[in-house]
Amino acid sequence: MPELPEVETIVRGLARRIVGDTITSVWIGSRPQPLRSLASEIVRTLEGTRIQGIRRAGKHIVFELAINNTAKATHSNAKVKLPRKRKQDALAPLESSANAFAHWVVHLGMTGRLVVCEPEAEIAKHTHLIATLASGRELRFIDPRMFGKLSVHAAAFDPGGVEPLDVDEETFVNLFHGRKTPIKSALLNQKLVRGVGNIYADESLFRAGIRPRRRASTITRAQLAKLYESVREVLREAIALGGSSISDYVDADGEEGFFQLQHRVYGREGEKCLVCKTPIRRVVLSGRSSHYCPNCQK
DNA sequence: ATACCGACCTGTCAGC
DNA sequence: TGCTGACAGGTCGGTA
Repeated sequence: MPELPEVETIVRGLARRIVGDTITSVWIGSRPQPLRSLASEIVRTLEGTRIQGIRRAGKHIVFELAINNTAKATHSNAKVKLPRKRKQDALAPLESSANAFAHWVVHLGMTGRLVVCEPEAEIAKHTHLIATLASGRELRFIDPRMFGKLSVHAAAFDPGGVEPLDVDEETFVNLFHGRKTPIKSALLNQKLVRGVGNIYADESLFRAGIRPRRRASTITRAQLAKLYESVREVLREAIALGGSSISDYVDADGEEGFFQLQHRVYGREGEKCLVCKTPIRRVVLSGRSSHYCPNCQK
């Protein structure tokens, strides 16, 4: 579901609402699919920490948690608990340092949502984690398809790839040098550029006038420079509009984004190109729908 | 290395 | 109304 602009919108919403709050207890559901760390480890890491910051790394949401001994919950309503001995052993290295931080990383997959709500709010189907906050509110992770991922890390989290909005043109252009893969596949490769997904790849390629199937190695430097600008322009515009809402995607405040109104090719198969009136074509490229104008894109 | 495919899951919607 | 199949914003692992 969410690509970079949606995740950025969600992160800003969350940061505004819960930075500075403390996680007092954590409940985790019985479905293990979204968990990339042990449930017990997630509970143990989150409980008692203060949310120092929330940032985005590609499509990942990273919670920076300050470990605060005095606020450590004396008990929790978590379903999963570790034996006392192991719990103490595992905590020792983190608590021994003066400024201990942990990182909670959330990837929303296709249908994941993070919502902040009052505890009496109805618990949605497919709720996999509930973090109770010292302010009295709850942070909940909901994900019907369970493609989302939750993990905790003691060290700084680095998903690889470059941030398209931070990288310079030279570095961006060089990422594609000599690659025979279709340019769209390269754009979707999170180890190269992080944060670009199916919608924004199609929209960026349209603005740059490049067909999704073009081999990256056959694209001129000038065209790649154009693509660099297109990717950044599309992402910035989408962030400014709060992301693309298709079906049920909403940000942390429950507000919809509006970038879907700006889509020029995505989801417009058969409709006229806004530039030249040629019908937009849809093809399947490595299993993903790809939309382009056969006249404007070469 | 790279490309293609199915798998992972549930929900929705169009068509019959 | 209800069934079936296609499709969905993301990744991962296997295979050729």
